[in-house]
Amino acid sequence: MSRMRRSDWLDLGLRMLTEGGVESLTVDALCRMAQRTRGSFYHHFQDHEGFLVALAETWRDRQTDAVIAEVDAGRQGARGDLLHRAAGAIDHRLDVAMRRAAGRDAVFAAMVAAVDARRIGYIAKTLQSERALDAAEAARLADLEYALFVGSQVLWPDRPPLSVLDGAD
Amino acid sequence: MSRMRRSDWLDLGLRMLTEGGVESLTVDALCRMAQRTRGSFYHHFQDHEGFLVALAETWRDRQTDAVIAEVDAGRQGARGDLLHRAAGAIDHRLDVAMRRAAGRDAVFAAMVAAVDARRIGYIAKTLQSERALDAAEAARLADLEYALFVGSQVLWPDRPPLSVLDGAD
DNA sequence: CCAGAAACGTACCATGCAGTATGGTATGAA
DNA sequence: TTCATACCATACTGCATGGTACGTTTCTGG
Repeated sequence: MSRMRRSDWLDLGLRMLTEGGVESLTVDALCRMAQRTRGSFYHHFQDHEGFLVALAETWRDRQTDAVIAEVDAGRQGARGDLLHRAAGAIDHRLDVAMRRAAGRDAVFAAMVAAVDARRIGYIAKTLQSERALDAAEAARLADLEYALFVGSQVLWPDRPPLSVLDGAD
Repeated sequence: MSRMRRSDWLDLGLRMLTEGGVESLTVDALCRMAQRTRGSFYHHFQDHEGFLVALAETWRDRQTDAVIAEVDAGRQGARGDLLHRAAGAIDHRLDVAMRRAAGRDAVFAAMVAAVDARRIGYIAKTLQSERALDAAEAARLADLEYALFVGSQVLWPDRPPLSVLDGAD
């Protein structure tokens, strides 16, 4: 790579996070992988924590906000299927790595909590609008479905997650 | 505490693991909490890794082996309920912390994988024997139930885990 | 009471980490 | 071409951590 930009560092960070966990994201290791030195890293990010924050935001943008925007763009009535398909296309290993990082860093914890709330809320909203469910039922079913999703990610990150909503079940 | 024994160090370790995660288990921090010095720690454990291994074994003994033994001691036909009750009595925060540690250390990863397999296998066996299910159906349902259990632990460690088996659902 | 073992304290070392200071090089706009 | 800016290299500092060596205290059985 000729010259690194901020986004290049973040792409690299997400890849390394997925494979080696948050503790593999040392400045040294990142620089080794990028074939750059510390001067470059600290040019793009104020400090190590700032890098992690940017990483968490990138994750939220790609694996939650973008997914929801995409499903919302689909036509009414098909969003349940769309959401199911989109959820299967998520990088589960990255989700799991972020969740693990949340146990270590308060910034990550806040981000994961926000993402979980957003996802559960969106599932509930979709259920309520596409099936004949009141808010409380939709919320309960969304909790169930999302807990199953998270458990599947953690236990079998390489398989499509289990579901209680899908017709196949 | 007058004098520390190996088991005292392990109890302390599990408590600290639950609250602060595996990265809080530095030798220094452990000694600070125990109000002992490094000489004591290294008297009881060969090295830091050895301590972690012993910790993982203790976790397996208490939160899996003991539970299964207890349920097995119950009378046939009531084991489904017993298991459900026992699963609710588990320390979920500790489970989550162990699972998080698994992403960092190969020894923990192997232990968690073994525990997951053991638990799922036992759930499946119980389902097969207490309900009219063939092996494949029991296995599928056990996967579903355990994924839901794990997801609930991760998302809401302070609440009783969700279940698709319980009558209340 | 005494010897040996178990438990513990103290002082050290090596390593890996985040972070900084400072100077150098490439790139694009005027 | 020139100059400001973005990008990058090198060489350091300070700190936390795991680990070791060796001596000291406390407990326990004979």
